[in-house]
Amino acid sequence: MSTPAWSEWRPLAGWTPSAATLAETLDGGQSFRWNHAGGIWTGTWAGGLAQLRLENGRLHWRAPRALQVAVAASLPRYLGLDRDWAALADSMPWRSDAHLAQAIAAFPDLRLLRQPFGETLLGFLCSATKQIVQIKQMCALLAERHGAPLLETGGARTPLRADPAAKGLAALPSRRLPTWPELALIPEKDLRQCLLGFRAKYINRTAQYIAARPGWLEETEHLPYADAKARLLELPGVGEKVADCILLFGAGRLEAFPVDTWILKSLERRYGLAGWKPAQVAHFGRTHFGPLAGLAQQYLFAWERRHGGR
DNA sequence: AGGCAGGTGGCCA
DNA sequence: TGGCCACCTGCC
Repeated sequence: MSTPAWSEWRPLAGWTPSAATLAETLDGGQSFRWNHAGGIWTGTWAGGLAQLRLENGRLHWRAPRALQVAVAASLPRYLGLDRDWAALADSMPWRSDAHLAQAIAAFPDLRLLRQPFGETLLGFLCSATKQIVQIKQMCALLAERHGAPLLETGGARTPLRADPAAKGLAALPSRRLPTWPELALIPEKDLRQCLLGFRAKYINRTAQYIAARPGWLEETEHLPYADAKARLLELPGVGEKVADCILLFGAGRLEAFPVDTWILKSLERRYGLAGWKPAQVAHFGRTHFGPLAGLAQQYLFAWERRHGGR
């Protein structure tokens, strides 16, 4: 077992989350590629690998030396440091909405990640009727078995390889998530081996769909919200909820308002929407919370998760 | 030990 | 358009 040579810890300006807000942002269901151990968060996206930690209330980061330059360039955008979140949060209708105000107060400076589009699609294709822990396992297995190495391999410096029999969460990630061209070459039965169950078929067919349409994924990412969503809905395994998650967490579209069981419960309880169907709740959310409905959703989601069952 | 889990697609009236 | 149900299987 070898550990990458890490760069020095460096302060990360522009975001000073509480421990709870940091955890909720990295491991609250937006991304499935972050893990926490000993006060350090380790995460990976595209070809990047980084660690984050809070020290005296300040956020610090480091990366394997071989990836330091690339991570320094991509981390700010990934964490949304290029947006004014204080102004965005202030623009939400919290002044007239005590529930929203309470959720914002509980997770001050919560962020929406700006993840790679294709990886977000993959992660949420895995998410149907699964809990976060299990989705993380699926992603870890997909990466370790089918993804390209994050670091140079060879000789004694071969990166830590997850034990195929292990859970796949404890070890440091050594490989990135497979890309869609790579996924198109993986037989469905091999995908099923990654704990995907019936989701393997969705991923396989989506990969075939994308492979048959060069440029389709890249174009979709940059289309206006409504057009991008309509295109995502063409993919097998992508419905209303998953499409909105992809656009919210993987394309920065803050108007996307995914309605899942948590939001259903939250709005039912807090806004008296008992008996409302998902499509009705989605309409309520978009009209009530406005163009930042997705951000409001994330605060309410975090709040509901913390207080689930009450 | 068995039911449940960040949904979606297909089929029926 | 609306309601039901199968789909996989590891975890709490």
